[in-house]
Amino acid sequence: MALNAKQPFTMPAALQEPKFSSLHASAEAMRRVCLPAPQLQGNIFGSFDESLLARAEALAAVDIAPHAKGHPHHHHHPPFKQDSAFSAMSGVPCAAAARPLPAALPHPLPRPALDGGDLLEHLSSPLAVGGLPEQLPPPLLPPAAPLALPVGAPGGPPPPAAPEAASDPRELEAFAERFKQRRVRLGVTQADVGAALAALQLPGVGALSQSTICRFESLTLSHNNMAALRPVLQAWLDGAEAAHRDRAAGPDLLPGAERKRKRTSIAAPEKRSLEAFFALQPRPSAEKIAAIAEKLDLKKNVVRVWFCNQRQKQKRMKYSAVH
DNA sequence: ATGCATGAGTC
DNA sequence: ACTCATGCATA
Repeated sequence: MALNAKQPFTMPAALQEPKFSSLHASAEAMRRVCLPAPQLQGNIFGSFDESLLARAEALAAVDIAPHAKGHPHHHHHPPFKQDSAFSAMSGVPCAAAARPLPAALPHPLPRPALDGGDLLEHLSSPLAVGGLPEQLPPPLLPPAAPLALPVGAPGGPPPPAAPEAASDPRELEAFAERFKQRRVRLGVTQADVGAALAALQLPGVGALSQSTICRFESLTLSHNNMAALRPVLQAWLDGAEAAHRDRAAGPDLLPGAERKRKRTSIAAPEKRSLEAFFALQPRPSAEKIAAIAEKLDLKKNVVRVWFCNQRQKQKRMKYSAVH
């Protein structure tokens, strides 16, 4: 039990500026306010639920018609090493919407980037009235943009001077790339970085997983998450490069081996259906989730979590159009 | 690199 | 019961 004293990573004091914390709070509040109307659907067409399910299933069905014989088997994967040398692999298939700057003002929501684009194209029936839940008008940036962007200094990548620049998506992207590059140069893996973070003993900062480091480098984290992690990773990088110059250090790394959690895998056909449902209704009620779960023969909780993760995916950083 | 999951904080 | 930050397990 003393193997890893993992703390839930509370942001360091320096990062807990009201700016961020209040954003978290208000972001949700605002989202709620902006939401059209939770369940104003099921009344017009009576048994809307079934229509929805049927519709989504139909959509999912046409998708597979061509050749797939209901064989949820996948295979053919390129060999993959977790080593830093292989981190160059960059897929990121899912488009996502970037969050507008949190610092300036509580922006409304990101435009959901459609994952199942094709599916939506078929949706012009009146049944789609429930759609566009998170849709909202692009309010753009605040009229007053006193942002002095000193970052354009000729000579090279300027370190973040103003806090405004710290949360600039472009800055974050640039940093992420530099970070990865330098990390690789140091011959350190993503997992190593995560573990090394604990050794820095920054207040409130424990170790991070390979997953998180990977996601940081590939910008597949929320904007806020990226902004919060940046200073921490910067700190590690500084230390690591310093230690590299006068190589004298050699601490860290204590692996622990304990297995348990099992990861349920949702088969391709079911996944297609879920995606179809999601396109129609990203936020199904508990009842609908139950119905979907039954139709697909999945555990209700699995379906619920799937929808949560799907929504979270949409909110990840990664380029969108606001640049 | 990414899919499914957990847990804290909210509402 | 949701969002958000994270992580284990696995393709």
